[in-house]
Amino acid sequence: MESSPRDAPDTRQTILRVAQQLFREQGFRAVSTRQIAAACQLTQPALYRHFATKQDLYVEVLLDDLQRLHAQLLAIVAHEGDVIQRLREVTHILPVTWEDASQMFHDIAHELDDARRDLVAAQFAHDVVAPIAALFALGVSQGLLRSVDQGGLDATEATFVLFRLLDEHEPAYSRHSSPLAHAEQMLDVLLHGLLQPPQANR
Amino acid sequence: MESSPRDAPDTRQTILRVAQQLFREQGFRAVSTRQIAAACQLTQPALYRHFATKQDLYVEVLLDDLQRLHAQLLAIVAHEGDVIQRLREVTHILPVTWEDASQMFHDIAHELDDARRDLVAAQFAHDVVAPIAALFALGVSQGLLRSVDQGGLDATEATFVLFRLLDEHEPAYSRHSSPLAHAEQMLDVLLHGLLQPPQANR
DNA sequence: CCTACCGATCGGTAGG
DNA sequence: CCTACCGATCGGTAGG
Repeated sequence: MESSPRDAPDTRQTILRVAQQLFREQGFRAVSTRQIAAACQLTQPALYRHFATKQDLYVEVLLDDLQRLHAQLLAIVAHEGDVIQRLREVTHILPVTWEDASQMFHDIAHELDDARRDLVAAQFAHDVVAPIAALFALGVSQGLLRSVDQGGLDATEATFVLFRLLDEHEPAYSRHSSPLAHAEQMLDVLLHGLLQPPQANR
Repeated sequence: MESSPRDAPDTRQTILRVAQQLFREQGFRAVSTRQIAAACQLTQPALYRHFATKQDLYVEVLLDDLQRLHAQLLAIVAHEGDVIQRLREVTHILPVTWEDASQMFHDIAHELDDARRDLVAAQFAHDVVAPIAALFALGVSQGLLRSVDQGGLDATEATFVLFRLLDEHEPAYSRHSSPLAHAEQMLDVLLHGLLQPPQANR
């Protein structure tokens, strides 16, 4: 029962997972390095054996999220069939990883220095924006969605609009039945709009 | 040219305006009381002659914004005529006061204690949400907008969706031509949706 | 409205 | 991986 050379290889993984949960719940600034260490049953300086700075730990947490999301999104995009149905699957996936996306965006923009922010933004564009935008572009090419000329949105712009719609902002202001029902409703609004259709025969 | 009894009645107003601008640009936490004081050419403890705590100063800043917005919104709602046109005017007004609404919502939710957050939330509901929701409700009653039964949104829900759409989140991710053009585009999406209309005869 | 200062907390380091 | 500790910054107070 001796400690093998690879006995504590996952101290780093433990820190990563614990920090992931804490940052997700409370945001970058509100979580102190001492808090992370305590939750890992470590002293605070021990963290710095595995991560050079708090920002670096946060970046690794974000990149890990992005990588997972990327894999899920690629699987959805690869499905054969209805573009609308696949967009619906996307709206089911996103809020699971980002229960408070607005907080995460805030932190990336305000708590990371330029270099790290650029790195995360580039990875975000590649891992998350690109696959979803590809779905919107496919919808346009199939004639399902309006093109820019027809009053629609650019595929990338549409992706960002979807993010904004799915963002629950702060629960203090609005109440939703279930996250999944909310996601469905937001996608419906994005697709159909609020205007009454020109004629009412259905 | 002697200092009258009412010579420095606006020290408080100066602090309020300066803090308003700084909080708007950088958020609650990033602006220190020393920074506010310096911008007012005061020492930091002097602030506490006018505001009991930093949170109280922030609350007064927010309430001042809400009061102004309320007056502008009431004027728009009182206009005779097209509901859609009035909604468009609303989208032009909101981003002027809230250049980074997501930051403000974040601060209200995470930097204020329960009592102050509830106070601001209640005032927000009364000053901003209610007038805009009234416009959406009017649109539904005029048959312009879908009712909830017809797949539309509740008026209050629609108001929050409009907020989310107007929110530019972080400029690091998307780029817009002009704020006003962006607001127009977001309202168009909210009204018409992205789906191709059933028949293409125009 | 100032000077001087407090207690707390933070990210990060030294040295072992 | 620990103990001990640093320098900085913060909101807020004492006392005049």
